[in-house]
Amino acid sequence: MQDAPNRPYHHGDLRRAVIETALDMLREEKGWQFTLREVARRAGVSHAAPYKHFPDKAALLAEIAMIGFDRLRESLSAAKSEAPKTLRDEITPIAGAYVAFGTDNPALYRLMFSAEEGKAVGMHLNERALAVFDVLLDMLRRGQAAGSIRKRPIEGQAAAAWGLVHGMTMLAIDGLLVPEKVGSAPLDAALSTLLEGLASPAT
Amino acid sequence: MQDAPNRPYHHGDLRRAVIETALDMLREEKGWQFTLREVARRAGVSHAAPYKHFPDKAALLAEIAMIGFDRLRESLSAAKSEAPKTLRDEITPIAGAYVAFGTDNPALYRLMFSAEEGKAVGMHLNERALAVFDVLLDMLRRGQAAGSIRKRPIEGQAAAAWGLVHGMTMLAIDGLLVPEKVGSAPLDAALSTLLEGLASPAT
DNA sequence: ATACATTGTTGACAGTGACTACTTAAGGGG
DNA sequence: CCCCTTAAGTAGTCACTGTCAACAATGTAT
Repeated sequence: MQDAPNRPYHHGDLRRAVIETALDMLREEKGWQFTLREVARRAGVSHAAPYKHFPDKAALLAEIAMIGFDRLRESLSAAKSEAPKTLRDEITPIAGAYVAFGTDNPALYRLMFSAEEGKAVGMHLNERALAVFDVLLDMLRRGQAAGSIRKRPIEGQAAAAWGLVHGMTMLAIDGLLVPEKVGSAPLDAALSTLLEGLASPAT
Repeated sequence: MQDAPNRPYHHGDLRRAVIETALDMLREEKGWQFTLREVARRAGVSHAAPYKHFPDKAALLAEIAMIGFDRLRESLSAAKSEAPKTLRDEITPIAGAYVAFGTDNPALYRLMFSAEEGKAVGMHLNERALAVFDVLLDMLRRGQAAGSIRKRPIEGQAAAAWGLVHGMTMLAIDGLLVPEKVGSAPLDAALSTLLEGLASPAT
């Protein structure tokens, strides 16, 4: 991210550089106290330069959160297996990818779900979040079409799945899934329970 | 919370007053940007007075989070029905109380799960959180003893239940459970799925 | 009563987000 | 070639925050 030695007066692509720097910072510190001035400092520009590209701090955070949701969605899509034999084979990798994304990027994941939902920008953010939800929804819809999932309204079952992986991710980030309380592989165990709940009784 | 007109120099019970005021503020604003100075202001005391009772802001927040966990545990205990006929009758009110606590006190609930887990005080905090978990654990243990819950390691199933209600609570707080995406009663639907997963196959 | 410990107050400091006025670089038309 | 417009960055200000040190008021033990 360091520029050429004689950096021109105009950065050229400061907007992207600011976002990149912010993402780096999010990746490093898990506690994400994120000062706009330090972003500017690390990007090598003055503390007011980002204001030429973002109206305020919240706008930058919202942008980053959106990028986070996009990446999460990509992770999930990439984790889809092509020819799943069982429902478990289909769901496990996606759920694993979801939780892994959260535990690998704890500060980013926290940020994604801590933006104010009242603001207008929150609408766009929610769009991205619901796009992630759509991946789950599609998966379950296919499973239901194939007969491996209960014939119940799919939205409710998807909500259960999302709630479960979201909750497990948050608990993992907070270090609350301690083995002596919750078993050695809580995610696997929780997934087993979820799978039983989703699977159609005939199976 | 207003004192007698000629308030004495020494407040008398400032520690409790500060906590009470902070809880009030948490209840009001959902965005919880929580300034120590405003707590002092609203408690009618100078801006540095709280430092005689708390080493720093984080300590106050940790204390409040612990109180939050205690109250959550009490809510769950109070929601236990005495003679549940079915597993559903046992689980539904507790899960409902859990989510209701979160949506009724969004700022407090967020705070409870956003404390740094690395600190020493985090240990005590986790203790309280795991005490909440114990309520769920006990409930499922009773269900398993009665035969209505699958004979699987109980910790994993409790993790699933906790993850699910925690996740649903967070999503609800963030306004992500929009009806057109997720159905009209996502919690009920998710609980149904969870119940199928917990229930022993014989039933 | 006098010394001490506790509790609260005042004032200061560095750091922050937000904003404004100023300066510099780059490009285009005549 | 020069001037002018405009985007990009800079410096400096303002109100506010968390924290700390010095000081004042109160209660308590000797």
